[in-house]
Amino acid sequence: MGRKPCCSKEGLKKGSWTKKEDLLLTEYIKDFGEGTGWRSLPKKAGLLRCGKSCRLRWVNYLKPGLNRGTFTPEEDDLIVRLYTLLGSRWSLIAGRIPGRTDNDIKNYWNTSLLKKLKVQGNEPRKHKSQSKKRRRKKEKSNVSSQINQKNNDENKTRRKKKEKIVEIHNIEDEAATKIEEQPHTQDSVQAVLDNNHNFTSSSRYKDGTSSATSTSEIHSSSQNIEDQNQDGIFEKLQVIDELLLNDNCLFPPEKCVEFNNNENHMLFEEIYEQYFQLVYENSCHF
DNA sequence: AACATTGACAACCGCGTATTA
DNA sequence: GTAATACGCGGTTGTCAATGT
Repeated sequence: MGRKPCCSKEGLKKGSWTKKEDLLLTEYIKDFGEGTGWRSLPKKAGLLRCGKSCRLRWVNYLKPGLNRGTFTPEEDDLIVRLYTLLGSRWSLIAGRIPGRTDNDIKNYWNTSLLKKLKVQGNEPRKHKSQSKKRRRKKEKSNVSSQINQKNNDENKTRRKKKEKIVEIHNIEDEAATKIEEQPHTQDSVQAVLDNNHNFTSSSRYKDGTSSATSTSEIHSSSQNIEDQNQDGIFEKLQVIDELLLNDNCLFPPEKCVEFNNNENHMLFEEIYEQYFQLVYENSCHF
């Protein structure tokens, strides 16, 4: 028995959404919220669509607060920097640009920005393609037991990695103590936290939702805030880049040895991503 | 005017992951 | 521990308007 499709394909509409469908979806979510389960939503809302399709339409098009205007130079710059840092983690990138969706940014990157950068000779370094990575790992099989066997194996691996993360945090604490003796580096670390605070607190609502205001609009509200935020974003990224992508980073030499083989280097990359996410998440609570 | 090409964006697909039973 | 299920993400494809020939 294979895995069931996310929803039955029979009798479901595909292709562009009509105004009527948009209205049905919007009204339903307005009344009952997003958290009622996408799978059951279409039926309840009276839509002949797959739940996935509804989610996509809502998230990328109908959700209030989306900025559908043209990308500003500030946004361009931020996208490039985040891409350089994170690769094609579009959702992560989108999470840092108020009002923009991952699909938006992905499309913009693939159709405009990349070409623009190539012309300028500023093409960012390429990251490993996730799909290729996936494909390498992939073993074509429809047998759910095999899929889950793999999933469970991976869950075990993840648990081990989480334990490793705890270990890394301990190393970080240790390293932080060491850099207290190095004023410049310490300032840089503080800048990461401070600037992260500046940026996110000005671009997000208290409930954690994205602000409807575009980056340029936010910046035009106050020159001081603009300078602070703009500098903050770029400095933060630069600092994190230096601290974590650099081979010698924060970790003491004896610990760096642990990251010398490929497996551990991959692990380090993952930890780094989670670290970045953690910094971001924590910054929203200020 | 007719057709071809290009660009922008919406939407789909398949997979990985988290959660639940 | 295992299997089933739902969600979210990234890559890819489809569609349509604008532009060029």
